[in-house]
Order: sequence, then structure tokens, then C-alpha cells
Amino acid sequence: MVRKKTLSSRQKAILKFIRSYLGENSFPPTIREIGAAAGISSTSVVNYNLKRLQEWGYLLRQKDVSRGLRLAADAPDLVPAGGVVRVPMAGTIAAGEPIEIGEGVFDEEDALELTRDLLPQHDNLYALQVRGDSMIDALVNDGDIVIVQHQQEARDGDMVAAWLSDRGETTLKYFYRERDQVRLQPANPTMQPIYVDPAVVHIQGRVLMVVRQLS
Amino acid sequence: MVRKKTLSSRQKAILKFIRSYLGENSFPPTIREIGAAAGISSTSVVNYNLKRLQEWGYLLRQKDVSRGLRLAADAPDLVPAGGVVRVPMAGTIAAGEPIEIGEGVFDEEDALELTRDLLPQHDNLYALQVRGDSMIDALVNDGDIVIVQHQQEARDGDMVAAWLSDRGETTLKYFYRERDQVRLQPANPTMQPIYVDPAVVHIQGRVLMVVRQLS
DNA sequence: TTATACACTGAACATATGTTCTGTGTCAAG
DNA sequence: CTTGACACAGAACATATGTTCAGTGTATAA
Repeated sequence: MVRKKTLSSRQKAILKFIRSYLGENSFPPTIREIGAAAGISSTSVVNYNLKRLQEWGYLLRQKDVSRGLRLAADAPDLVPAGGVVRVPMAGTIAAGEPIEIGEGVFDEEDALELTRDLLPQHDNLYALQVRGDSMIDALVNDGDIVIVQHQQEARDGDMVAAWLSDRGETTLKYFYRERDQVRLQPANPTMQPIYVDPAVVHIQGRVLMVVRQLS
Repeated sequence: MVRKKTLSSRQKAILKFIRSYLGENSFPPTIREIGAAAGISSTSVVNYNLKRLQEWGYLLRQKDVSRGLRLAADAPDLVPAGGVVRVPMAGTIAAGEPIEIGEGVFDEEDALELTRDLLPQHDNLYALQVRGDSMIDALVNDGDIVIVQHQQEARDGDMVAAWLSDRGETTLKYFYRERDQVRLQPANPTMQPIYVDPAVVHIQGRVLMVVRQLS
């Protein structure tokens, strides 16, 4: 993406205003609101500067649409800044029980909202709250939330949520196939991996993110 | 907040559409766009239903403002859904060096955007990326991001980022005053706390959140 | 049977909002 | 000195958008 290096002070003021307006209102300002905030008396000049900012990749506009602008993000696929994805809270995850995920299991009203650029994938996501200390080998604490993408296959290096039927437990570990075994590697580098029979490993999802909210 | 329990199917369709529209466009739809999506031919009926949803606390509207609606969140202070706070990336945090935070130290362009309801506070925040394995006693991994609120005082129970001048290290631990000592309690419950002279503890900030992005 | 509440309809209207037009001023390059 | 690019200004205009109006239909309660 080509970006002009030196923005005028007006252009900086415009971008700053748009960001703060979005934070307060969760929708973008109008041309006139931008003008008022940036000390520009003419809608034509606001339009001119927005056109420049759009050309240089700082924002995106939709023609003939009220409030039809959004800030560009530096994500490779230009996911718009301020766009969020809702990740439904699907319950809890604890060592001694398998995760139950399925249609209708979780309440779409109770969801975690995350800005899209925090996540590499946006489909088939759900959030699980950790119960107990059993996940600390994954550096995941009681009460943490893990964002999981529902899938039943894993690739080497994926952090997975897996149900081990021989042990009767759910675990979060890095997954590697090795010959006729599966190596499950804790995130904590001071801890040893476990080796299990592939038949007992039931992949429930791939972990994309961990969120810990304190106090 | 008083909420009507049973929404009509039209009202559910309206809310669902608004959410998905916000996700795709990062600004809300118009009355007519809602009508088109929900199969309502009359702007008056859309307006009527939005009025009901507003009365029941599902969304907020601004009068005579284009796209002047936003979804309600269940946060105690009714922080609007989709509103985000920008947390500037202020560099890294590693054991062997104090955090350097100050005006202008960090680049406001490089920021983490989080939905406001994830954070109890929204001022004086910055984000630090963890370098090294030294924070695993806080269940924080190399590469994780910690959201810190800049403050130099701590209350018992706060998770703090503290520089210990006698040890020459930065640590993340729960802070407790005890008689003439400070107890710093690791997040990992299987690990022992450390007791230090209050004079060597330099509080750099309170940790509000940890974010781990995988792959 | 009547009254009331709720949901809906199409149309009209008022205002919000974005775009375009015609110009001026400044600065740097030729 | 002239030219061209850039930034700006006020006004006009067109369309987008939200609100209101005068009604209809249905269901329930009295």
C-alpha cells in the first residue's frame, strides 16, 4: 500500500477526529461534522482532503452514501478499522469434560466482540471460558477466554483444543504428528510434551487467541 | 435494564441484520436498508420497530441523524456495541529492562483496537509485547500482549507491571502490601510468591488484560 | 358488539448529507 | 513573468435519509 509520508496538519486533524468520533459514536462523522471539528468552513475542502486521504490509502469511501467512510487498517487484506467480529460465548472449557459445541448450543446474544484485525479467521468462531487451573501448562489461567475455530482436523503447529478419551480430559496444546503418535506440546516451554495414540485425540477446535481480563 | 423477552421474528431479523451490516461496513445501515433486508416495504414500519427495540433497550438511536443507531451492550455503563478504544503499542516488555513509557515514546499509528467492553478503563492505556519466557510465572508467553494502565500506585490484588531495582528485572505479578514488605504473587497458583522491600518496587502500571494471538 | 392496542401500509414531507461548480490564493518551477 | 499544481472557499444542487401522517387489519378484552 502506497502511503504519502507527510500529511498536512489538517489531514492529521481529520484522521484524529474520525478516530475519536468512531470511538464515541460507533459510526463515522459526516462531511460537515469533520469540517466543524477541523476548522474547515467548506464541505468542498473536506471532500477534497478526504479524496486525498483515500487516494493515499488512509481511508475508504463509498460514493453517495451518508457517513460512507471508514479508516484503513494496515492488515494485509485491508480489514476496515473499527469493524468487529462477534464471537459467541459457547460456555466453558475444563479439563474433565469434553467441549460441547454445536448449532444452538450457545446463545448468540452473549458474545465477545473483537476488532477483526486481531483474528486471522472470522468464521466458525466461538469463545470458551476456562474453568480451573488445569490449563496452566498452556499458560492459560482460570477465567481466561480462548477463541477457538471449530474444526476437527489439525495441522502441525496448531494450538488445539483436544479431548483425550483415554484420559477423560480436555487439553490445550500444540499439535504435532510424529510417526504413529501425536505429540502434544505445552505452551509452557519448561514443561514436557505428552505422546498419545492418535485414536484417542479428538480435535475440537483450533485456538486462535487467548484473552485474559484482570480485575 | 428492562428487556422484553419475546421479540417478533421481524425484530430479530432487524437486529441480526444490523449486526452483520456493522461487521461488514463498520457503520450502521439506513432505515431503508434495514427494510430491504427484513422484507419490510415501509420505512414507517422499520421506524416503528426500531422505536420498540429502543424502548426495550436493544439499541440506541439519535434523532434526525443519518445512520444514527447503535446496538446496546450489556455492559453496566451501556458502552455501545462496536465502539472501540485504541491502545497504542508502546514497545516491548522483557525481564531484564524497565518499561519505558512516556509522552511520545510510542507511535499512535501503531495501536491495538479493542472493543470497549473488554476493558474496565479506557484512559492512559498502552500495549506491550512480551519478549522472552520470563513472564511465564504470570502465565504470559513470549509474544503475548499485555494491556497496561499507566499508574505508579497499586492496590492490593492489582496485577502490576513492576520494575524491581534490586534484581534488575521487570515482573508481572499480583501486588499485596504486608506489614513492611510487598508480596508479589505469581498468577500461576503452583508457584511461590516473592517478598521484597517496598523501596525496590517501582510500579509501572496495572495490567488490565492479556491477549495471545496464535499462528 | 365495541373499544383498545399493536402492527402494518403507502405516501408525503423535512432535513441531513454528499457532490459538484466556479472561482481565488499561494507557491514553486520554468 | 507565466504556468501549473495544490489547497481552499462559498454556494448550489441532488440525493440520501429519517420522521410523520392518515389510514387499514387483526387480535384481545370488556
